[in-house]
Amino acid sequence: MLEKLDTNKLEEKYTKKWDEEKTYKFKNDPNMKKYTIDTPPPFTSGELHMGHVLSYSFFDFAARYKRMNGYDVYYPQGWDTQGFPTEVKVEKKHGRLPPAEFRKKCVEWTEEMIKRMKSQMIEMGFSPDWDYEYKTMDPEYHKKVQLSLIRMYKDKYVYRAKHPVYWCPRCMSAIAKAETEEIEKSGKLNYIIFKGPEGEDLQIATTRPELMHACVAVMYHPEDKRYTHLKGKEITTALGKKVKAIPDKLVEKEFGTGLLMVCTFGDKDDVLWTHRYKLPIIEAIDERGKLINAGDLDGLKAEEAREKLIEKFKKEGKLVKQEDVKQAVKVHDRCKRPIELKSSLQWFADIKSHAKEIKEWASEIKWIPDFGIHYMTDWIENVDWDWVISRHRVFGTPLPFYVCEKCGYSEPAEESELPFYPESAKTKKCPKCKENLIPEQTVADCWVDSSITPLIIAGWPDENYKKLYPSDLRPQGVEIVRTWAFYTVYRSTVLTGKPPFKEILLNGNVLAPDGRKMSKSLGNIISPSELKKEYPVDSVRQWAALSGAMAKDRPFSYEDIRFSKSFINKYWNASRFIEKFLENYKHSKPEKLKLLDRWILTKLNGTIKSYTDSMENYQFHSALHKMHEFFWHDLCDNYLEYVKYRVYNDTEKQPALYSLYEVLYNSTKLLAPVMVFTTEEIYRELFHSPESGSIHNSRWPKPLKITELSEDELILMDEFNSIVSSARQFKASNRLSQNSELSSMKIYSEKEYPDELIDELKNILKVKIIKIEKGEFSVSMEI
RNA sequence: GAGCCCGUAGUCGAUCGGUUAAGACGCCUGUCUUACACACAGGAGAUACGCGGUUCGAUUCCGCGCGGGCUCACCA
Repeated sequence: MLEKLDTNKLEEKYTKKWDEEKTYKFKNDPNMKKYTIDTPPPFTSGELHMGHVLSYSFFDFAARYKRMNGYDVYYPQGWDTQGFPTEVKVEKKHGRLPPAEFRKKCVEWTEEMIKRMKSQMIEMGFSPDWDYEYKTMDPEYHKKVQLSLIRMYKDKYVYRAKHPVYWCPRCMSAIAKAETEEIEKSGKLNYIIFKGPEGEDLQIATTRPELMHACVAVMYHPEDKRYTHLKGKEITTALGKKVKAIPDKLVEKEFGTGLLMVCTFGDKDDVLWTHRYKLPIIEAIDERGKLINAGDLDGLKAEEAREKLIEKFKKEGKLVKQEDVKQAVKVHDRCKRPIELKSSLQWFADIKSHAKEIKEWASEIKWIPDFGIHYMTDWIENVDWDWVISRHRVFGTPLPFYVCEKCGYSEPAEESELPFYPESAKTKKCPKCKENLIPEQTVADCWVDSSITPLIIAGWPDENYKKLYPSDLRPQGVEIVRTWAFYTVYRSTVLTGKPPFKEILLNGNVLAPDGRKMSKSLGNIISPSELKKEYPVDSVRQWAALSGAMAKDRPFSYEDIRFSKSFINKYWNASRFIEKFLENYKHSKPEKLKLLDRWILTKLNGTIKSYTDSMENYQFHSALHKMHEFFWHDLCDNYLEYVKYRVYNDTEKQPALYSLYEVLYNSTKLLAPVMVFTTEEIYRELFHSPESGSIHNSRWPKPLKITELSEDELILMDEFNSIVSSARQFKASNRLSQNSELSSMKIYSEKEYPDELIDELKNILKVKIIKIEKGEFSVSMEI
């Protein structure tokens, strides 16, 4: 017997049971068709947020749906563990430690975070097979990442070179373009006097005067009449240095004075011009962001130097004016500090010369929604440089190479040396200059780790990996298309010759209810654990399904989650009601179904069809909508009321019970992927048979083999329903209870009413006499 | 500046050319009618951002404008 609904109890009970019964086990059965999900390994922050819940719910729905459709679902869960934020946390707690010890502390800390997140995932009813859990910090994982890099090195995808890179002075590491963010900052545009060839004043405009010591040219637009006479002439900077004036179309005439200074590493254009015009390279800033080659300004931070210099120019009368400007400053996405461009010896992965192929590989994948691919192609088209894969950090996968510091020679570690750790690496001689080779000290960008997840989960490099590769589904957030999706498509295809997944499902961010980003500073964060205190997990999961707008940010909606909770209640109570009558019921198809029975079963069939269709296309939102409509309104508001007189009074009870059974049984199954706990309880309590086990391993419903209502009959039923509605309305407006009797009813209709339906109306509405006449549809009645 | 999404009742959102434009939340009026008051029965509330065009017919397709969002590039 179903008891009063206690969702907490159900959640506890079944979480345990599913674990014991290994309900979500990947069978690895060669005879079964496979469905592989390349799940996102979350960064191990220790806290599951609403974005996780949304995204993870989506593929949990898919996994459960596929399982019920007879697939052997391979749904592993991994953890993206290494990286800067962990180092910061551990450093805060333990201070600076020698690398090996520090790494150990990072691992300990991460294990703790994983424990927390894992239990939150289990609470949410997610159904991975935990036997296939992976962590990017495991030596086994390191080994595979390193192997992938060695292979890419041998195939000339990975190389070491000196090249300008984005550099974070705070983190003292190179970072990739994808890790940069822009924030708007207000700054000053300074107009400073340089001297022309005749000693005349020339004003340049700059926001970064502190880089002037590295000024190597002055630029203007080739059609700017004010300056064309300067072509090739020597200009003297405010610091007294002589540089050439060069025209270039990239210069904006309208900005500032139309004249600017080039400082090698000021910004991307500076780097471009330096290369284009083969200008001398002057390092202006060191890895800590402090000035070098700047005489008495050496060692100062950029901001300090800027102030000093402006002061100096003011005194000398070389500062004409300062204008307030809004500028976009590139910052490191993890630490939010402004970044610099720096020429540096780093490891790169060649993406620039493969942009076209990567685009083709991406187009072989089905993007859901289809416009999602734009995020990727737009990004590829704007790639300027190759991907910097080396990071000057500790908690990461060591790059498996040896380098000669003297001549620049490099070679990969042997495959037998893997996993490779620099502190335990071999001693080797440089074959070129006989110096000692030193093991590479940098680690890989975290995206190097995570960009081979489809290979890792499939068991690569073991040849058997082909059985599980490519993955069927890659679910992920739209904000990491340019990183995770991009790098995965690139690396995995390079390594295997095949794009890494067949379909990619994109989800957006969860915003605060007010439409703004959730953030600590705004205090508008909604956490899953808080939500869970007030709402059943099944309603949180329904919220996720209802937020289904793919690849779009959506505010969190309390309305949706409250509605979901009400629906669970409705579903539960309807089940209890039906259970009462099924007590001594033997399930078998009656010879004759009544019209109303066929009506609800026809509706059921329609729901099964459209629900299945929506699930096939990951349209959880519309699937659930149709279900709500059917279950709440067709079933509860109408059909249940229609059959009450039959089940209470034992008149033509069997067909009604048969219909109720089928409707509830099949609805329960349809709802199972989303409402995992409540459906399990109802399934086991009402429909369980020993061999069937969990609903989550039961078969997905198919439309029943019944004589469905014809189009005409369905239209007739619509009219029937509106007659009922009129009667209810009539009773309500006459302050009568709904089960009060009516003496007579007159219906005008263009349709033929079978006697059966007239009798139904009499019984359902308690009307003594009903008259039907031909005419435009209308209903009238008397008390 | 470029590309992409989008603009439907107070709010959120269906309707992928065709009768009176779903549904939810909120609001109003009744009802504790033996599953459910987290409910039921009803009600009010939308000239579908604007203007053109295609069409027998447009909320739905196209163009322009206005207004939002996202991504990228943003200028020293």
